Amino acid sequence: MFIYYRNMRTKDENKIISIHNAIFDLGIEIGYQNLSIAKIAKKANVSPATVYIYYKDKEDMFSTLYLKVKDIIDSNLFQNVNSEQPFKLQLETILKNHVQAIMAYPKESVFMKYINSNPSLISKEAYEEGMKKAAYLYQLYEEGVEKQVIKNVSKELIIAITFGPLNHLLEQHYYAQTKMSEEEINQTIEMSWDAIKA
Amino acid sequence: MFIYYRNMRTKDENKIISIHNAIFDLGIEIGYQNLSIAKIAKKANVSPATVYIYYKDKEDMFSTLYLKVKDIIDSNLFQNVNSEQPFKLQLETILKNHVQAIMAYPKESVFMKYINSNPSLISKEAYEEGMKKAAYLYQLYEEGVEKQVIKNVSKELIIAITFGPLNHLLEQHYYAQTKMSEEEINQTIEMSWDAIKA
Amino acid sequence: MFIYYRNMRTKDENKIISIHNAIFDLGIEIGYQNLSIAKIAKKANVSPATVYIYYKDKEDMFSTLYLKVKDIIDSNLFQNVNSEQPFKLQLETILKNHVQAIMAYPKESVFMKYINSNPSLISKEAYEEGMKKAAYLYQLYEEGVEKQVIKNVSKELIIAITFGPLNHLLEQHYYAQTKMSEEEINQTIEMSWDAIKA
Amino acid sequence: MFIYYRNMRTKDENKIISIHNAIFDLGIEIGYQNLSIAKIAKKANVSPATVYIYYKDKEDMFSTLYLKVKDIIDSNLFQNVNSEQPFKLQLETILKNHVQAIMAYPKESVFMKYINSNPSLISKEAYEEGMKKAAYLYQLYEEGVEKQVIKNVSKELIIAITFGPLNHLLEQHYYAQTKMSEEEINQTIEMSWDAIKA
DNA sequence: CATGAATGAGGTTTCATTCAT
DNA sequence: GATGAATGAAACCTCATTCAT
Repeated sequence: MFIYYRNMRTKDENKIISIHNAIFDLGIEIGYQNLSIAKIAKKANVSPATVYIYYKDKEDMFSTLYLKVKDIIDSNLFQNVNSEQPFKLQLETILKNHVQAIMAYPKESVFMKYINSNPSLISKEAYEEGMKKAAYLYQLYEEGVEKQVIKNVSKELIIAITFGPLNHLLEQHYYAQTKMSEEEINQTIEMSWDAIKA
Repeated sequence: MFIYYRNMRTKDENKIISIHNAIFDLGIEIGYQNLSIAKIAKKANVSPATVYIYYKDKEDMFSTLYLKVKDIIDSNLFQNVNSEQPFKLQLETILKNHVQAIMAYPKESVFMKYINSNPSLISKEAYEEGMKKAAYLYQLYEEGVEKQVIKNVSKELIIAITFGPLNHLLEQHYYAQTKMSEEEINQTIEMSWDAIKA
Repeated sequence: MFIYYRNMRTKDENKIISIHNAIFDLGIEIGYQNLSIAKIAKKANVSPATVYIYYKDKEDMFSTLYLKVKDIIDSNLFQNVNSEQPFKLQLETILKNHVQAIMAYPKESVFMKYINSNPSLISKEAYEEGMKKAAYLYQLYEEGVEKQVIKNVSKELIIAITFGPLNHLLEQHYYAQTKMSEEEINQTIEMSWDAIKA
Repeated sequence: MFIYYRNMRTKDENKIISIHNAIFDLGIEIGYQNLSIAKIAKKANVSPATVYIYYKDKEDMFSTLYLKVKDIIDSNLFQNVNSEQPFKLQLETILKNHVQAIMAYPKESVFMKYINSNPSLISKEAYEEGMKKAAYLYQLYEEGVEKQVIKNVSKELIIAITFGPLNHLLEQHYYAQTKMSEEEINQTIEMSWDAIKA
């Protein structure tokens, strides 16, 4: 009566994790366009109906997973970064943290990229929530502009030119099943820096 | 018997154009994820069966249209560019031609971008064929590297850092229904140049 | 080229009639609550998808069929009725025409009654359109009230007290598989008349 | 161990009442066609599984509730009625009691009417049990016929012509959220009486 | 007693594609 | 070439019910 031999939470988590992994793996195997609840459920060894216990619908499923993935990938984005450091060092650290995370969670990254390219698959709320993760980045860039360390251009442009090329290369390496070298990373970051520095 | 002396090709072309426009418009209206042959046919005022006269299947339809769009958008990419000009001028002209084309064919660009993000929607052959359009670019970059005008990094990286940020901004402007200013364009190109110049 | 050995219209009508009959028969066999598109299609020997060629959705299917049934059953409602006749004769004729129709189309009547009891199954428009069929009835009642031939009560009440009991009995006879006798009909009509006459 | 000394029956009753109210309210809110155990349970703040503690299945749930509702609504049907009174007075009192009950229990009445229109939702036994509530009515009508106070027609017809119009109007008033006036009630009863009196 | 989790079966609807004309 | 009709397969989702705790 007082002892739960198996507790319900555990069961939940297992099923949820199964579903998440099924999405990551199937998405890569057959293409995210071709995912369906039935296929995901089958891969996860649960009934399609079970999916609807955890998620209201497909959009909710993708939204929730998207935020979870963003959390994972962005969780260490600002590790070893503090506002006392010079701008360039901060940026470098952030970008390297990002590369680290993408390489540590390749499947999750592919999923994230797919959603980023097809944002209509998740709810507006989730999308906006996801944007918030980078709040400090915006602040950092603003300061950089103010202090005339970097060029006075829109934050979007700066993000595009700092994260864009790195992500592009990371993706290519993922599909080629090769590993991005330290040198390549440094080179790319250096280029981004050259692009934005005042 | 009723014989149409009017050129049959004409009729064909009209139907094809209807179908293409239906795809562009519907893709934007209801999202490319939600396109179906039936919806496209309805919007184009043709029968679903008619679509299969022109295309073997959905993949063939997207593939063909993708190549057509790439042709349109890339057709003037090298206008006013010749190999005698200094590298930077050539690059500038190419990027400006690109911006011009994207702004001249916004709907086509959205479609192209959607396919680029979801390449499994078209055939491998079509995808690779599409890549060839930029052959001269590769050559130009190689020369630039050789002559030590630009940094010695992979072509992919250079493409990512030159076209990437521009495309990103162009897309944002499209959805915001605003127009990218001459200044913004120049600024972005300048940044790309700063990034890659030796 | 000019001769259609089998024309499409025919095919259509056959399928539609199959579907309608499937609804009438299945509704009685397994209960209208338990109808599903799949079951209806199976009974009609068509694919579920075929149903959606003829009807937008389930509601549209029921709405269309409801109006068709109302048309059939009400088509002769005013046969042999003309405004010169005394009120009571007109009413009598109308009610007898109604009884005739219900007995001639028992399955259709059961369907109509089911929809009347569950109007949320059809569209508002169809429901209102169905109400119009009885327009002359309202006019007749109004005249009857004006000329003080019948009591000055609401039209709804008069309809309820004239058609209600007849319908009730007709239904009972249908389920008992008995036939309402001439005498019973006359008796019931006489009672309704006693109820409403001034 | 934790023993609840508080009467278990109490807890039960609360849950049952919650379930019943959930049915009444949801039936009106979303339509009785669209009720499901899950929705009812949610509205009642109980688990779907709990419903199956109290009822064998959905049919049993509806059957039980139907009989309960019939009990409530018919409980005072014969209040102030005794067999010594003249027939018309008895009938009048019964009908007024009925109107009273319907107006006092509008939600329950809607449920009852829904089941009456769709009797296949409850068990045969429950339906027949429900019919018995009006036993005295049958007896009264029989006596009325015998004593030649009312016309010699079937009991069903008499019930249809006495209760039918009243119920029809009561329903209309319920959906129009208006209140049936004393006068309207009397008028309607008078009409019924005119219909059946010998 | 009470429950949240779980599910097979089945609901409505749309899909890409083919058929018959 | 062109079409509306037709369909098996599959999409998303909900159902009534049972299981494990």
